[in-house]
Parts: sequence; structure tokens; C-alpha cells
Amino acid sequence: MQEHWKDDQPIYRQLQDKVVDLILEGVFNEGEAVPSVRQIAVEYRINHLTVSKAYQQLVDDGLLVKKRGIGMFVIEGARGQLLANEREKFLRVELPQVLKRVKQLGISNEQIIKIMTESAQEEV
Amino acid sequence: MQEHWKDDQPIYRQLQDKVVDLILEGVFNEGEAVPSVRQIAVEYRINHLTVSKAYQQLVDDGLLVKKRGIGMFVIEGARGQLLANEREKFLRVELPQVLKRVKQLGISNEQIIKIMTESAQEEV
Amino acid sequence: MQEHWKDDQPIYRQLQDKVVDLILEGVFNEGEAVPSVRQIAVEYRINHLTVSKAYQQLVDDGLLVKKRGIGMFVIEGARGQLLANEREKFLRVELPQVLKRVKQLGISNEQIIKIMTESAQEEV
Amino acid sequence: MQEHWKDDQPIYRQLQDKVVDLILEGVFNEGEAVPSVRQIAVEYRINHLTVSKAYQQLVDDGLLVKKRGIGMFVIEGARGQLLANEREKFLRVELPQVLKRVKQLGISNEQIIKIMTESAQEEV
DNA sequence: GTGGTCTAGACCACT
DNA sequence: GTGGTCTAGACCACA
Repeated sequence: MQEHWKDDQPIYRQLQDKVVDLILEGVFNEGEAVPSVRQIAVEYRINHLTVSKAYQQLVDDGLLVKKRGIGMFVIEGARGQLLANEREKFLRVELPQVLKRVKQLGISNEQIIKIMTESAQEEV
Repeated sequence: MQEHWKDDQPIYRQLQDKVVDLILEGVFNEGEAVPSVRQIAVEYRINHLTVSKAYQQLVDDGLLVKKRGIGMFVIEGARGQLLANEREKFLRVELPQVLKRVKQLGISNEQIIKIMTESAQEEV
Repeated sequence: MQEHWKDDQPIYRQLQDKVVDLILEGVFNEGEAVPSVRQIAVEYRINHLTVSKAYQQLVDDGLLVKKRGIGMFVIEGARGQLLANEREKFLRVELPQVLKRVKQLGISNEQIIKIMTESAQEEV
Repeated sequence: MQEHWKDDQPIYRQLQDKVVDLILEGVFNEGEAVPSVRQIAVEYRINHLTVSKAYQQLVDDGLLVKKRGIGMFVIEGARGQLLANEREKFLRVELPQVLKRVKQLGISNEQIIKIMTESAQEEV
């Protein structure tokens, strides 16, 4: 692993987003433990307080639970909840912004659709 | 004009983005002067240093030129250059991220396309 | 250290040049931290904003990296890159100007060469 | 003629330097008139006050004289005086700086001498 | 501890 | 009038 952190966002936030991604992608499964704070801290060469902060946010978001003396676990149902929330947010906030930008740049919807379908076929 | 600033980004950055938008939309035309630093400062109730910072960035980006003792001007060709750059960036960086997110959230391309075309019709 | 600033150039620019010199001379080594913004500010009795401006330029120039919450570091390879760039710039831009000036003032090349060799011997 | 002014130096100063150059190169001869303030102002598209300032500096430097109602003239002996002054300044101030920079960049004197002699031959 | 941002007000040079 | 620079001091987020 590299320690490549973007400079325009706090490390703890980037870490937090990464964990969310890993849950969504099913790398971290519901009911299973996530890597320990220290493990992450060593592996990524960051302060353990920073890792703690990221995890704490995820606990507050209702995605992780802390079991004292054992570790942090992905909550049952976390993935489904995440999917619903993120989907709603995407459709309500992110997509309109993207569409606005497309229009501002004078890109035609056809071009976007073309790229989307091509990109979808590559995956096959 | 309002003085409504988002809290998650520095004011000078938001101002900078706003100027870019206004150039893209043709409100600020090539060869013409942009409002003076102090004018903006008064109008938006912010420090002139903050405005200066935003403008300076735009000079560095090659969108504005400073004419000593006169003011700041939109460079000739700025709009075209902006459009080309932003388009390229959008197609190369932003769009793939969006598509990745769409896929991650399990949203179908059909649904996206449906929203896009509906949104396009609203504009008519 | 003195706080002797020339009057014909902004302080932040002089500071910037000084840091470049110190990197070239190997006083600030690659991968190491440079003095903190506030440390410089106190030592030289200047505002921290002024120091920040100088450092920011160096970040933009690709000589320093910011590590969030830790400090600013000299980028790996900065010295070599600097040497190459400055050499190229010197030979392409500055030297021709000097030669033009020498010719304009009607100074013979022999005289220049004489001074150069003398100056070189003094160093021995 | 273009109106290409560098941004890091006042226009009046650049203009002033240009006149000095033209006197040194014998384009403006001793006893002859220099172009009128208005002529310059129109040709270079700058404010006549800016031109005036440049000329005034040259009067203060003892290079030009103003003849009321007629124009500005290059003083007799101006070229010789300029040559002497600039030569002295060059040898005392500028040359040492250049040599220091050469040394800092690790460029050998031989290389400089080579370029000098080559450049001299091109002129033949 | 680190750097980033902002303010309010001052002074400067240039046009 | 224009922008540039600087100060002194404040508050913030990050590690």
C-alpha cells in the first residue's frame, strides 16, 4: 500500500470514504471485523488518532460498532442502509450537479449516453 | 448579490469558481475588465485580500491579465480555452468517477438516461 | 539571522529566493522539513502570512510538499530539478543578456575572462 | 511596435531603460531631440503622464534637457557619461553576482568562456 | 504542534 | 482610481 493522500481533504475523511467504499464493494462484510486502528496506522503510516477519528465517524454514522476489547465490526444491515442513503443522495444532489455541468460545457446528452453504454459494454 | 458562502470551502476559492462560471456563461466577456478588487470586496462584504487571492489564482491560470494601475481583464481566448480544458477534464476525470459511483450504487444506466432526458425536456 | 530586507522586492519573494538558495546549497536537504511558518515569522519578525505566501509559491513550484498538520518538506529530487532548471534558464536567458550588456558597454571579452579567472583563483 | 510591457516592473521604468539603451546604441544621438511625450504616448498606447515620468527621471539623471516649448534633447556628453557609469556599475555589482550564480549552479568557467567566444564569432 | 483562512486597516506604487 | 504588500491578531482543522 502507498501512503498517497490528497492534500485537499483531511486524511481521516479520505480513510472514512475508503472504508465506506470497501463495505459497498463487499470487501468488508456485515458482521465481520474491520482492521484494527493500530494495524491501519502502521500500514498507512499515519497517526492512530487519525484512524480513530475516521472509525469514530463511522460508528456515529451507524456503520460500525465497537466491541470493547475486541475491535470494530461492520453492523448488520450496514450495506443495505448505505446503498439506500447513498443512492438517494446521488440522485438528489450529485446527479443534478453533473447534469448542470454537462449543460454548461455544452456537451450533448447523446455523447454522454454513448460513453455510458460503451463503458458498460467494456465491463462485460 | 448575496453574501452566501458555503462553509466547507474557502471564500476565495468559491469566488474563483464563480468568476470561471461567469466567463463560461459569457457574463464576463473576453477583453473586458472584471470588477475591481475593492468593488467586489465592498459588494460581498469581504476583505480585499481575499478577493485578491481569488483573482491572483485566475491570473496564474491564464484567464485574467493584470494591467498596472488599470485593472484586471479577461484574456482573449479565455472562454474557448476554458471550455476545451474543462470538457477534457470532465470526460477524462469526472465522468468516469460518476460512472463508477453509479455502478457501485447499483443504479442502472437506463434510470440515469431516463432522468437525463426528462431533465432535458424540462428546460424546453 | 538578520532581518535585512531589500526595499525593491516584496519580502515574500526574497524569502522564497532564499529558500531556493538554501536548497541549492544543500542546507535544506531533500525529504527534510523546512522551518515552520511561524518559526520563520518569529525569527525574522515578519507576519506569518508573508511566510506562508513564500512557502505556497514553493509548493506551486514543486519544490516543497505540505504534510497536513506536520509541516512543509523539501520534495525528493528538488535539488537536482532545481539545478537543471536554473542552469538551463541561465544559459538560455541570463547569459545572453549579460553578453549583450557587455557588448553594449564596449567591454572586451578578454577583460571579462581576466576577472573570471582572477575571481576563481581567489577562491583557492 | 507592440505594447508588450513586463508586469514586474513599472512601465515608466521600462521606458526609461529603453531610452538609455537607445542612447548607448547611438540611435538617439547627443544634441538631438528625443520623440515627444505625446508621440511616445500614442505609439505605445500608454498614458502621457507615464511617459513624462520616464523622461523626468532621465532629466534628473542628467541625460536629457528640456527646452521649453521645443522638446527634450539628449545632453552633450550623455553617452560617454552613461558608458562610464554603467561600466563601473557592471563590473562592481552585476558581474560578481553573475559569477556567484555560475558557481552556485556548478557551471565551469571554461564553459562560459567557450560560449562567450562562440557568441563573439557569430557577430563577425 | 502544524498550516489555512479571514479581518480591518494601513501604506505604497502605478496610471 | 487600480492592484500589491504588510501587519497584528483572531479562529479553525488537522495530526
